[in-house]
Amino acid sequence: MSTKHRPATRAKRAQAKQPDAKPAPAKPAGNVGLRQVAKAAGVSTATVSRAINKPEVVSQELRERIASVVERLGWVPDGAARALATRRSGVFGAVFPTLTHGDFARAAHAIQDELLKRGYTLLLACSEYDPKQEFQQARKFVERGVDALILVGQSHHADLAAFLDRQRVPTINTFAYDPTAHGTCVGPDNRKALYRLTKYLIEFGHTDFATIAQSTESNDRALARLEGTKDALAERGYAIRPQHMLFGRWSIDEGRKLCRQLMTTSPRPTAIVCGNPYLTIGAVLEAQEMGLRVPDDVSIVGYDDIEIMAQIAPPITTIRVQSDLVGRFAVAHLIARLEGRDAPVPFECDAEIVVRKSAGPAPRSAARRR
Amino acid sequence: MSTKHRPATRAKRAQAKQPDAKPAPAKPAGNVGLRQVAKAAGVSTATVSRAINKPEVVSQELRERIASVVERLGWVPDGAARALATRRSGVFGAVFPTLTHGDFARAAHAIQDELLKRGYTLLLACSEYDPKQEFQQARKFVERGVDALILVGQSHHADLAAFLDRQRVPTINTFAYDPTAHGTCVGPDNRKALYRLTKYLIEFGHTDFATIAQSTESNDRALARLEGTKDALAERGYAIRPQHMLFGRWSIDEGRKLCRQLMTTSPRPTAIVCGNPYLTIGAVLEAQEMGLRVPDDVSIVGYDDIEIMAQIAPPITTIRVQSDLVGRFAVAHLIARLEGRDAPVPFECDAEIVVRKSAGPAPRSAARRR
DNA sequence: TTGTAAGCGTTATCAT
DNA sequence: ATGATAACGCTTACAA
Repeated sequence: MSTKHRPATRAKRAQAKQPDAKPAPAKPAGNVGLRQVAKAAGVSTATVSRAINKPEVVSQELRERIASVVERLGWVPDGAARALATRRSGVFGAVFPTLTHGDFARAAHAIQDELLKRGYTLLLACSEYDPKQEFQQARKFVERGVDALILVGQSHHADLAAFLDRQRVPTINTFAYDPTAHGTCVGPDNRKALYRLTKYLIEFGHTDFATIAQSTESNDRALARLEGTKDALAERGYAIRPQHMLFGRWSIDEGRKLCRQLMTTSPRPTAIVCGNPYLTIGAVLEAQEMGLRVPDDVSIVGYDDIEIMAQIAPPITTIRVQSDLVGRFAVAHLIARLEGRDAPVPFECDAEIVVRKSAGPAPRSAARRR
Repeated sequence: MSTKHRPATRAKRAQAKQPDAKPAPAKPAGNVGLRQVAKAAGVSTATVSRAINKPEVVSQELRERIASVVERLGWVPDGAARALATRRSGVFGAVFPTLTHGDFARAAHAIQDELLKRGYTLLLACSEYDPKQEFQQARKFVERGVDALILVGQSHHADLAAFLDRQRVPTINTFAYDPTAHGTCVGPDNRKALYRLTKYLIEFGHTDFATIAQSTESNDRALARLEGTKDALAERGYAIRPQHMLFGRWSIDEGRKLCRQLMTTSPRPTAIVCGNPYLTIGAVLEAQEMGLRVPDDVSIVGYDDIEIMAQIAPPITTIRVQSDLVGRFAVAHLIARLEGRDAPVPFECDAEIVVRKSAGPAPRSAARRR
């Protein structure tokens, strides 16, 4: 018994294969591993490991010998084993609502880029704006051993925060800045952004406002924006008529339909605030197709600045968020946290009004309210 | 000696902590693991493992008991350990040129979705159209232990194929179908697609062609497309004048500039074939700004169908590739391979000409050639 | 159906 | 600076 259980497990395996004979059984392959490299280089596994991870602590001679063996054998370190031993995977997870919206795609790209620079890798998933999916994917990422997690928005599945907390996974919320939760989120202050944009319109003398917002269901950013608009209006004693408060998803076509719907009510709004670039473009195109001049007859503004916004006629006044910066900040912050450094990162990202030609003074005839 | 090395390493650890005393030292935390669950449930670790992975092989009673303990303890299995033991990570890697182009974003989204359904997760990276970066990222993914890899295009870094082969990582090339390499790639036949589109224009009587292609450097898809156009023309004895063969990246603005450049040459082309939707839109907008009518004065066609293509005036004739299908096929194929099944998957994806209004008969005055 | 314990390929802790 | 070897947390023969 005691003999059976005796020493090195490896020795056993080695002796199982008779010296260079036998059909080499079992498993996938006698793949090269750290051990093979060590043997071939005539050093211990520990030294090989060091040569890889802390070259400066290994003598030049061995370092070179090992490097050449690694090269010759084509050894690729095994991430799973390494993760198991270090309790670090070098992988970040990001759960986005979708990838097909320009801002998220840009942010994902930026995050990936930033991670790469620092030797990390990105696991990516899409929640389809569904908190339950978001939770599941975050969970799955934690199982995969992500070192940190990037989410979108402030409001998540009820159990998510507790779960992440319990599992000690550093997390940051993006695309939404809430001063109340400083340090946990990075992005624009959506409410403030639309508050300011709306004021900009108010100063043009508009009083009849409409919104083609993004659906606010499970989308706290959209909600915050809508509230920014309402707040600015309320400050002046204005409000949006119920029939002028419409919601859409993410398509030009929907923007068109909702705009038409809006412009066939009476009284008509003189200013339309849209929730995303596609709704905005749709609204502009449809208004034009209805024979209305933008901005003479109706002002239309959007959210998010994609190239086409500047290129169509008239170029569209909108809000620009540097979503790639949002991503880069998120990464910088998380990595700093992982490394125990303090995160010297701006958390609130600018949401700048890009003034172009789609918004202007309210039409005379509409100034009846005052 | 023999005593020292004797039995279970775990026993040692267990006895190291005196029975429920001492300040519990070291490491991150006495986190819950399989072992804790097993102990709490009064079963062996093997049984817990089975209860998770092959529930049907565990008695109902234990299964339930274990489930409740897992729940209570909030145990999350450790992916690294599992990967190490099974030699499967449950992770796929995808290296795309970029995420900010609609087609790749759609494909990435679809891939992620498809993987999720089957319990896999996606590692994503962007190569910036640089084969060297692509190679590095693929390499990194292999180190991370991906079970399979999704690449874009057929031509990669010289060493990549050999590397992947050596490491036995199932791989598929996407967005390019080459009948020669059937089974290793999935996507549209770019050459054929543009061959057909060009013929469509030829039938309108055009003889003076121009291209605003995507840069073909490290982009075999763009190259194939350009060649499709050339082939169709050559068949009729036509050719593109050097000054009518322009290259751009991915922006409306660049499309505009190149279009203007094209339309100030003499003779002017009567048909412009563009390499991506943004170049196309730019070309159309600029032509219009120059006072040209599309398609009366000049026909303009594009590649890839994004919503705006159908929404501007005139709606643009283009080629539609269902990039989400490309992604789904890729996943289906790889998973089938992993499971040892044969992949019942169509490899060539349709590249359909979406006929709209931006292409029409060649203007009279231009029919001089015949 | 369940338990025992070897093994997955690294890293990290000690010695030396 | 280098080497032995325990440990990382799970799966999987093999045994019972």
